[in-house]
Amino acid sequence: MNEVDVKEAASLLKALGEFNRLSLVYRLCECKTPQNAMCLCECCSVDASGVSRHLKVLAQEGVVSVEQRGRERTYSLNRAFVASRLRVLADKIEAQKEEP
Amino acid sequence: MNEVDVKEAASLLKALGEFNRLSLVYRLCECKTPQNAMCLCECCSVDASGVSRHLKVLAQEGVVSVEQRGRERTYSLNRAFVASRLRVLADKIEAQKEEP
DNA sequence: GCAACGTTTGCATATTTGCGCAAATATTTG
DNA sequence: CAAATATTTGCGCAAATATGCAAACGTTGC
Repeated sequence: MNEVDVKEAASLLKALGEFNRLSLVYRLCECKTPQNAMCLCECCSVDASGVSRHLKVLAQEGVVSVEQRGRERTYSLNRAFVASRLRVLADKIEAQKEEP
Repeated sequence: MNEVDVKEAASLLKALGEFNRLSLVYRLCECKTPQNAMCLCECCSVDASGVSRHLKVLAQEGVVSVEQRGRERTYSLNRAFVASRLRVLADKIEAQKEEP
């Protein structure tokens, strides 16, 4: 198993594996339209700056996409990307290597 | 979305989202038979005590199972469990809530 | 230009986390 | 029982992380 792959997988999981960040993800999950940070603020017990930082982490990992809209930024969940990454992981973990 | 569910999901992801722990998981993934900690030591750059601690975290999250065998403990990956949890997550994230 | 709004960033802080080492524990084997 | 082997745990430390507050920044609208 490639070390770089493990590092990448780990950093995605780490990004998702923090309570407030995962709350943000789930919150975005329920939204049809992109949301701005103020609105997302409500779902987790962190102030605006904290949300900003969390969203930055999620964006760096490709979990969310950002779009500038006037003076606000709207965030949307990259559903397909995240789901696919998790499924690839699931497949890998489920697979048993054959060694006779 | 239930707060407890989010907490549980986050703690599983956090357990997996650390490089050396994920390395251990991948290592176990390649093994047909349960492995002891000394053997698993080789796959990550941590000493025995570190591996012990990492395996404890993984066991607490149900990622691995432990079995006492004489003076050693053998660890095996709960493939189905982990894969299923990841897929449930993937499904949730992919699903879009309908709100007309 | 200026005030309002949404967001980001610098700073300080508290907490968590990963780590190695050495000692303790448990179990087998001579 | 003593030595060897495998694992866990206490301790201390360094690095990472999450957080709030206040200030800075960028954009809109008067």
